[in-house]
Amino acid sequence: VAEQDLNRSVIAFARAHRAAAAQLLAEVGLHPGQEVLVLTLVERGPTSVSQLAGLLGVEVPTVTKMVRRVEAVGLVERRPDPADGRVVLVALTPAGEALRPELDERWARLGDWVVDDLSEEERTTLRELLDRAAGSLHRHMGAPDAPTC
Amino acid sequence: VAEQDLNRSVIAFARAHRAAAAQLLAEVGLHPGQEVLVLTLVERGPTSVSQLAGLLGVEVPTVTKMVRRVEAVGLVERRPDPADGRVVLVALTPAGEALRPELDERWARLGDWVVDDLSEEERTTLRELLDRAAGSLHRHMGAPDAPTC
DNA sequence: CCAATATCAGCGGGACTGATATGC
DNA sequence: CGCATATCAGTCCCGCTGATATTG
Repeated sequence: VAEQDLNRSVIAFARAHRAAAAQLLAEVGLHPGQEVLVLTLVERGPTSVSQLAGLLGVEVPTVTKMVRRVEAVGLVERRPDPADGRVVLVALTPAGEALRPELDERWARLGDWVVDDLSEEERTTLRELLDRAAGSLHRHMGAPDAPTC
Repeated sequence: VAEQDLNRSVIAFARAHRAAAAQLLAEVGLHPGQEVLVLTLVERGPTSVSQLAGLLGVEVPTVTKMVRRVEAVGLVERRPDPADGRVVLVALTPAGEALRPELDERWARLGDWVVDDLSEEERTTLRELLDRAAGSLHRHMGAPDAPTC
């Protein structure tokens, strides 16, 4: 096609990013996908399952499963919300907190890998274009789910 | 960090792209990931498993599995390479060929969704940046740390 | 014998839908 | 009561590593 198959570039890039994340995170015992959960908890503190689903952009049962796995590794824990017996708050354990510096370092390294070849200006542009493209994708799907983090 | 967490943008974008692909491809009975296989076969004709692995950027066993699933739907078939008894050629079936127009249309639509908000120039830039970022990611994998073994 | 090509087996995820319990 | 919150169960899928065959 005229655009030289942008989709392929997207897919290749996404796969490379995930593979790189997997490699970096394996050193701290996490699998790709789980780090976002931990980082979200770092930023926001104890958070309910349904809120996490919104923040991560996945369905509630997906979060339940993900939490169970990370819980099995001992990085997060569940606790009932004192204010509402229905909700379960997911929170970092001390071990999860302790992992934070390691995790931050690797997260930053991953970001560096992405932009390694790019100028300052290009880095800004990349981020902007990614966000706008994600936005337009969301618009075209049925999901009007874009909480302002 | 100064970059306002580029990684999250990448992940959100990748997830949105994949979800959009899933939605579009569901209408033709394919799951995301499989369309690339079919499209590759459209472009290159019968291709060996290991070549496909290289083209798709995944490992050989992954291709084997993927082919088996798409084969079960009747879109591709395996046949032995007359020139080399070790290799298995994967080829489109007539049903796979017949799917082509539908698939092309949806593939193009997905691309349109991505760049919907972008100017001509930005579209080119996006593709270029994605490819360069993927390249630098690939470079950084493979030799991350000084091997302690 | 050695190397390349596939496949199989098994693991750890992602993500969804469709039931339930339980609390508001 | 109806509604929200979570979990469970089951079903696809991706992608990897580590064993085998089988062939060149």
